[in-house]
Amino acid sequence: MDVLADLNPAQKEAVETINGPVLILAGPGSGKTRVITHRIAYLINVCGVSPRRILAVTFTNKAARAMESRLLQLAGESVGQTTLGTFHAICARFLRQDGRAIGVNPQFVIYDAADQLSLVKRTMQATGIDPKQYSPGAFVGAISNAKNQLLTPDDYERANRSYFEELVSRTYQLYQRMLVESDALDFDDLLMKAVALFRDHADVLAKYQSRYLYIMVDEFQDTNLAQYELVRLLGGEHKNVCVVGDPDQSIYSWRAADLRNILNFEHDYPDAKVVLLEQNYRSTKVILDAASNVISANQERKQKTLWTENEQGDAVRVIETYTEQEEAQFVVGEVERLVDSADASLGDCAVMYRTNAQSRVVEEAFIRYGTPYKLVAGTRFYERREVKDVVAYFRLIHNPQDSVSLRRVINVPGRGIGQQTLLKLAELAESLGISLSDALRLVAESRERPEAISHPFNQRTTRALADFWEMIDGFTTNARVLNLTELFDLVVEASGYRAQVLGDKDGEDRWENVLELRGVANDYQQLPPPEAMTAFLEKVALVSDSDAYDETVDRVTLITLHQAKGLEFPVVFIVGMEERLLPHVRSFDDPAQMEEERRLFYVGITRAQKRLYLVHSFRRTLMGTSAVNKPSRFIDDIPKHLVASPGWWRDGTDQVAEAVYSWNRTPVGTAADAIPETPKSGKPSPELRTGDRVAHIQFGEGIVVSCKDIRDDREVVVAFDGQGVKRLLMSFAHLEKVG
DNA sequence: CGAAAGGCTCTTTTT
DNA sequence: GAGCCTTTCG
Repeated sequence: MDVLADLNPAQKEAVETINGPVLILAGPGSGKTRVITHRIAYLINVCGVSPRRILAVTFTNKAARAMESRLLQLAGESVGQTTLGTFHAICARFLRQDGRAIGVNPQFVIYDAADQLSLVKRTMQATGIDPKQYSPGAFVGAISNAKNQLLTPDDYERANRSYFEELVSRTYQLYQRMLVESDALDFDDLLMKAVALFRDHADVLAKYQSRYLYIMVDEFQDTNLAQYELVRLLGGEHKNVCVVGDPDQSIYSWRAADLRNILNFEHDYPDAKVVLLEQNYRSTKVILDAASNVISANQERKQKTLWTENEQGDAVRVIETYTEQEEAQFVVGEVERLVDSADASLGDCAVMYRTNAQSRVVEEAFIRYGTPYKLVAGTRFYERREVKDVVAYFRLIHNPQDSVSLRRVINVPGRGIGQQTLLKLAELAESLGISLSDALRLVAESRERPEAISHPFNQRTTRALADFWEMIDGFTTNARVLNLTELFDLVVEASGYRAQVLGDKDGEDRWENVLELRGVANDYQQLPPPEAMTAFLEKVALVSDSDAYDETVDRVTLITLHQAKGLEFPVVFIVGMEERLLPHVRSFDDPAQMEEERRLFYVGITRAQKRLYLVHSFRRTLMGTSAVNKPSRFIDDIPKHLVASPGWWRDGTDQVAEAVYSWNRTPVGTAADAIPETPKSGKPSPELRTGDRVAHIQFGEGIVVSCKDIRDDREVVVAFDGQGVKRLLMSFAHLEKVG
């Protein structure tokens, strides 16, 4: 297979330049993935580089898998030896291999976001910081940021400049000590410790440097300092570092991604070859043009000019609905229409939104209409309570020092070990300078040899603690001889967890999830027990739900804008195109964050191949309260000639309703234009009360069901004769009182 | 100690 | 509207 065939000149150059640093700036749909895979295949097939000498880093596990399967076709079986994965997965591997050198126990467990939060909370309490006064989430964020900037607790302490940072600093110190005590690494530690390993141990670094002669990093715009440093260190000798990215698609600054990594690459690698991939093979001219106009409103960016030979295509459709339910209804209706007219298949369509919370309403509409869909990571599987509970048992068996897991399951199901007991146990551990599990073990042993330790527990509590400890101890013994599935069954049975779950009224569903987890464990049962356990726990920690996404199934995709990066669909609906949602409120006071919101929108637009719908709702319930939202300012960045004549949509009748949406509304920024100017009624509305009979231009006569004041308007619910119940706003609806 | 109920605060995005 | 935490009562 000729790996250079069918590549355009820029792509070819990117593939053929194998020595020295290369920066590939790849616009959306420019064949980036092709370039990366073909480059690796070129290294192997043409240059005769051994696949083991190649390190390829992707942003998600899914991207890694996709790359692997393409490589399999291009270069054959041998690519199995290439190191391919996310930064986190690769670092975990390095650390299990060589982490001992910096005091990392190779058996370490990986703490995910939830574990991290619970440990930070506990640490804050121990430090005397009121978690109600300071948000633990903010502390987690600050600590995580520090780690991604490679600041140790001591570094952070030296650098801190505010009272808040002082508090964080104290928390960070203790938090890190507790991680060490638990033989646990959090996500950020995986990166940070790997860097520390390479910095402090030249021999270890040299080993990896000489193994990996060619390094490739995808989505480079989303790397943080720790990741950047890792690449710099590994490629330090040969500088055969090829990074691929698009600054305009940088959407992870909140995860400490630093755009400077890509913007300054040429500065740090002065002889870097820069390749621009500007030809787009994905979208119509209209869509690409809309995208270009949107992104060029950003100030902080490297100019690049995208072009395409694709057809002009349909205009972008901007739709306003009345509520988020109607928004969802519109989307389902439109999907059905496209499918019926054979313009698209279900699998061609994707619905994208800013926040996961928005998915629920959309999902409900798809259920109601019986339209098949796939939801990418709603409530994440590995974050479900029952899954985390069972995983915690496994982590504890694997690593008894894991205090977060210990606390999680010590009283699940209930064993009479409540908060007081746990508190006393923690105090005991503290006073003896030992870990929680060691304290537990000593208490358990005191049943046999009371002289071994003095503790404050009565007989009943001692017994409960000892029973628990002995149970875990028994599991640990069994873990050496049973395969993973057998162990799984033993654990859920003997711990009483199965009985507890199934005893619950909604326990069936939760048990289903436990069984699904059993299925995951089952994948590893042919491995020898210790390895199976490690592999299983690693998978559970590092694999996210979007990795399970199956693109081959012919269903509509429901997905967040973030998760949509890297995907493409013939038909894209972006819903919730409103101020406060996209751009999200939290970015309002920060221009840099606002630009990131715009990039997020840009990512969404450029997923579309043929048709793009931008849908916004007049009213929307956010966080339990309904409010009127203005259409997103980003819509204004799309030139009018690219947009189909806009309209309202309502109630599945697919008719433009009574009010015509005004495209030429006044610029955003004033409160008054929350409501479009054009249809606002000049004359005062009639006073209406429940029970009044009213007439409406389109719906005919009906009876007022309820009235409610909203802002400076009045919302009226009317049951129209033979037309159903409609919710209308007085200032729009032109209702006449009759009779 | 535990179950149930009520009250509270928020939710952006993810390895 | 949901999850989390606290309170209350048995």
